[in-house]
Amino acid sequence: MPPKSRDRRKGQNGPDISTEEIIGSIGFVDLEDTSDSPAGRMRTRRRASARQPTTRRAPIPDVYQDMLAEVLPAQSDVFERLLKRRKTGKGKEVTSSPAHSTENGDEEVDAEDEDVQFEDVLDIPEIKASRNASGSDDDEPEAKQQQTAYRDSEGDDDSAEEGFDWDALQSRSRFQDGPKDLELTLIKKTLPDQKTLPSRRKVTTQAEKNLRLEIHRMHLLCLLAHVNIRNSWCNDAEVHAALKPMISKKALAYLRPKSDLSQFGRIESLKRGLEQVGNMWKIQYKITKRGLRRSLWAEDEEHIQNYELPADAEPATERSDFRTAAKTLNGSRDLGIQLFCALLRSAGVETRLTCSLQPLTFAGSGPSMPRSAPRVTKVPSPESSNEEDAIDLHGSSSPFRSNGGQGPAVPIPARRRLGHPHAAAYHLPDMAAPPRAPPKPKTKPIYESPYPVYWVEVLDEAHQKWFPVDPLVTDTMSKPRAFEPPAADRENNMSYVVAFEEDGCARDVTRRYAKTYNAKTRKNRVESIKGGEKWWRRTMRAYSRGWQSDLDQIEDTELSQAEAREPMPKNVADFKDHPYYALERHLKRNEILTSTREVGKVAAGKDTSGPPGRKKLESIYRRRDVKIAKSADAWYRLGREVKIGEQPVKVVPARRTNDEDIGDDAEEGAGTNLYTEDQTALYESPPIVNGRVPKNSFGNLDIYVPSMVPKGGVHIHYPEASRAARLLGIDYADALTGFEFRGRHGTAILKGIVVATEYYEGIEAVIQGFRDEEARAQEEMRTITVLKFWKRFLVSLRIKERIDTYDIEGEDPPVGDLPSQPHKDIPDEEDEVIQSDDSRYEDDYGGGFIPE
DNA sequence: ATGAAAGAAGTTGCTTTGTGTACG
DNA sequence: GCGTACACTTTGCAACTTCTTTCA
Repeated sequence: MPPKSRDRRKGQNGPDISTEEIIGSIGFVDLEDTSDSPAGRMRTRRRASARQPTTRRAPIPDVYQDMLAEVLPAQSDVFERLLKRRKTGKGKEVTSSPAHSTENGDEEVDAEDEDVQFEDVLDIPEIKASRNASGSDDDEPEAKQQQTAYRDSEGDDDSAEEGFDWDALQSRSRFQDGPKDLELTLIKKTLPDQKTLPSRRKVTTQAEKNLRLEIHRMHLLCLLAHVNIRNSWCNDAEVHAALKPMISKKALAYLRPKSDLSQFGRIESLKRGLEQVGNMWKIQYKITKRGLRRSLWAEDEEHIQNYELPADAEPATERSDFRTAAKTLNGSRDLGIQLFCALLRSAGVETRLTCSLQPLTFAGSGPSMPRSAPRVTKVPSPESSNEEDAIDLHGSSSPFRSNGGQGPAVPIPARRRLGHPHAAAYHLPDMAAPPRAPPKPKTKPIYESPYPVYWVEVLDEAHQKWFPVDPLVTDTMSKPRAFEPPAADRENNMSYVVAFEEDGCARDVTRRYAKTYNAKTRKNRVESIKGGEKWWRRTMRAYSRGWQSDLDQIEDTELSQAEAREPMPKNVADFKDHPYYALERHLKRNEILTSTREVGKVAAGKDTSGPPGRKKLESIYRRRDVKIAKSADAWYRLGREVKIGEQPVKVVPARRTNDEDIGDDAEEGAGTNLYTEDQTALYESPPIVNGRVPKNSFGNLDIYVPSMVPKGGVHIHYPEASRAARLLGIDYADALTGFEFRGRHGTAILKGIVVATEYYEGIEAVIQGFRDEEARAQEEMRTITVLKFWKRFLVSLRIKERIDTYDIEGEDPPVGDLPSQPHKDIPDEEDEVIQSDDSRYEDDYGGGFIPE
């Protein structure tokens, strides 16, 4: 297993530092320069880079030199590139010498003295530590482990003192449970640098990606179940009874337009009714709690360990709470919409509870929760935050205090730059905040996204269409475009919008609301992953009504049209993985355009040839014209053969298979020819004639796919088949089904044999014979084993019997406490005693039953 | 503010038919 | 000397992806 990037430092330190290289370097430094002074280290490093060029050329001056040389390039390399990267860092000039920076690495932490330049170097022990802790070096070569061990004994202490690295601490805390006593001190110091920290490149391993995908799916299922439950509550009779009286008679009349009205009249009436009810609801319902919001990944353990729901989060409710809320009319805006849905349903309006699910993303990119700040003060106690005495969100200690209260339309919490409002549950140490006027009670601006998570869809029966209604957040009706938050909204992200109908059926209506479904939204959905479409279809099937109603069909058409109306992306990036469009620049090595008919142009970058400032235009093609091309060899491995006379559709530079000499390579020049599937036909291997199986030069037969079995032949998969064929003297070929790549070489995987069809039964019979024989042998073995046990048992009984007859002075001889004959019921303890020493009676023919 | 380009670093995929030694 | 079992082998390159920085 190659060293996993998880444990490497990333981003700012960028260069390709393998742990072994680093540890090796340090090991070397320590070995040679025992003074261990920073200056000494530097000298060593310079020497290292100076020597670097010679390392490759010198054949073998002596072994030791060679070993050194191997270590040194990496070291100098690390250092050189480090400096290069640093230069581009945020305002941190590389001014001080490395030697200087190591000097101030001691326990006294001073933010001013902190030399970021050396962060990476100082990270080194951390890398090692985390690797050790995570056990990822299990399969490291021994030499490397030795170096690690050396480092452990020599330099761990001073490495800890060498400097302080927030990142390193993070990684340490993640991977090992060692002491973290320095953390609190450090955090204070590094707080001003918080902004630079999240920019560190984070890398997810494949396993982590898979895990994220799994969690994404699981989260989706949970959210669907959640909405499903809420939707069923919206049908609650008790809730209906509580809410229905709130609708005025007039509004009720509007909501139920008479069927003799014109199509237009009916929809107008419905809308007017909704408007009235919506206005009423807006006034009556109080938003006192926080609703659902976008889920973000926690970057560090701290978050998970210290996580607490914000004080104003809506507690998990039950149906009884829902009924109560229908009377008290306050709670989160989500609950408000759910009750609004119930209200409309109570009035007989066909209403869907619609939710924009906010699952954890599976994509590697995207915002995540910020690193947690230390918790110094306690969060406001929950009892202070009941509905009447709502938490003080304006107080100086409030995490929700906005920038002086005069921020933009969207109030940004003061600590916004520190990240997600989840972090708002954590209180920064109060850094000499000026005393403020006593907080005004009863004002509770909960910062939430200006876009809703829940809204309703109402059926326009006249047009057989669903339209969105949201009285609480956007205060809109029939404006589907008003619901999608911008990509920068950390609180709300639209990726799946699901609408639940009264009967519990749900439909995915994302395309009605997402403006760039294909270009952007889809990339956040499970459908963009292989097999994801099927998964989502299956998931939603659980909420389908089993058949397509007319209304469903109309809606499907509408959604497809909405998707089709989606304009072409305006930027190059959105064309990547677009389901309908493709750019030539994004074609993979083995992809080709079967038609060069362009469907548009996109401006991309500058046109260097034309006048300055003009954009270059790039052709857009249809995705369906993009085909996969493969080499003749690759097709052969799929059981296909390039048809005679076909010309390659593309030629790609050939890969160098092994270290051929350069000259040979240069004259070669030619690339690999690629063909599309249309240019190939099913491969037919030479038929079997007179029982003779054709073989390749290795004496076997390629059976990558079943269709490659030659005519007149059969592939027998049993592993004993070749032995059977040999026994029968039948001509056969081992079936090569693939390769296994272990180590340097691929090893052929042979599975079964290919023989002429007429021998199939014969081979089967012989194999059956083998199996019978095998079974018989096993049975015999078993019999022998059992008899052995019997023998041992009987011998033991005899011994016991004899011992029991011994007269012991002062004791009455035991009378008749032993069966004189072996008994069928074997006492357990006897058995144990005997088995405790297997070999003792092995060759004792003292009596009993001896097999054969 | 946004997106393109460039560059860097990390990941993925292709590779495609063993070898040496001990022991019976 | 031969056959068999078993331990050891655990690439390296290029394409591709992702992220950062810079610039317009």
